[in-house]
Amino acid sequence: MRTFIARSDVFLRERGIKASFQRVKIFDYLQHSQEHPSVSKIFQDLNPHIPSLSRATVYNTINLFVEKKLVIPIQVEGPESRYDLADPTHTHFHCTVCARIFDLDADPPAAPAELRGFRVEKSQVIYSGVCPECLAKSAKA
Amino acid sequence: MRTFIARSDVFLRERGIKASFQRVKIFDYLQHSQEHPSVSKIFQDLNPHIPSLSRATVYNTINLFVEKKLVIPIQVEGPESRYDLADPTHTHFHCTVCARIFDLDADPPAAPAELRGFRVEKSQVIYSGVCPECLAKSAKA
DNA sequence: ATTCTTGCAAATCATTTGCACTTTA
DNA sequence: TAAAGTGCAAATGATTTGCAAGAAT
Repeated sequence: MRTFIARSDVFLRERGIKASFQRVKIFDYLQHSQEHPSVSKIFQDLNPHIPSLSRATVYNTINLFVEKKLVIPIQVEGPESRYDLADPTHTHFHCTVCARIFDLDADPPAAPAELRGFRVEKSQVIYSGVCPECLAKSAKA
Repeated sequence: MRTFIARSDVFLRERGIKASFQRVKIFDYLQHSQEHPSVSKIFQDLNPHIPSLSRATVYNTINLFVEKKLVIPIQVEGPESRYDLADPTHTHFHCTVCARIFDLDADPPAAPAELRGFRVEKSQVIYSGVCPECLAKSAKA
């Protein structure tokens, strides 16, 4: 369960990020999304509410959030990057049928002994396959 | 240590892949490369020896190899996909300074209990940070 | 001969950038 | 009001595609 941040504007300012209208909306969107959305998805969903919104702004904002470590890119197969609020305590499952990404509570693995001498900054674990719903659908067919 | 395949043409045919000159060269290149190369890198290195080679052929071939499960894409950050011969017994470390990808012997983690009900087809673990050589260089500076 | 592969060029798609305008602190 | 952010359109870069010519069985 994610801790919700009620005042995104304050949260952003505390991290040295100017809390523009667009940034707050994008941050709120990320907080409420279960989708681990791509930039296109974010744009598509917010554009109806913010008609002036530009794709470039979404890219700028996401890149800023990644740089400030509020957001992490999830490197799944497919043409677009997907994003999640930074939370190092979970790993992901990527359904290759419906393209959804699920959060798992499992802790990331400890760095193996072979990595002595390396500076390990982060780790990413992604399982992929087919989620239960897609399995059920394909069983019916 | 990877098991080398001396006769790539035979290996490919056994897997239902026509062993064209280009495909054999690309497969051999992957076998000898320690670089986990991108398509551009493969093209760049093979083009001097095969002047007629086309980028499209490299893309076609790599996509075919991925489809036939001879090769896996490694989802590291950055604009280009990187590739490795399929070998589920290792994980990777991505140096964010020199962009090299290192093979680790560590086994992939067992799927966590939360994934009961999912069909887990593969897992990918990528550590990232700075490799010892880049650390040494930055210490000097 | 038929089928598959190659290589070129054009097309597509994700992402970045330059710049005039607007907003935020 | 000064500094930073936005939005448009054009640019870039990776990847895919259509198609004519070439190679393999």
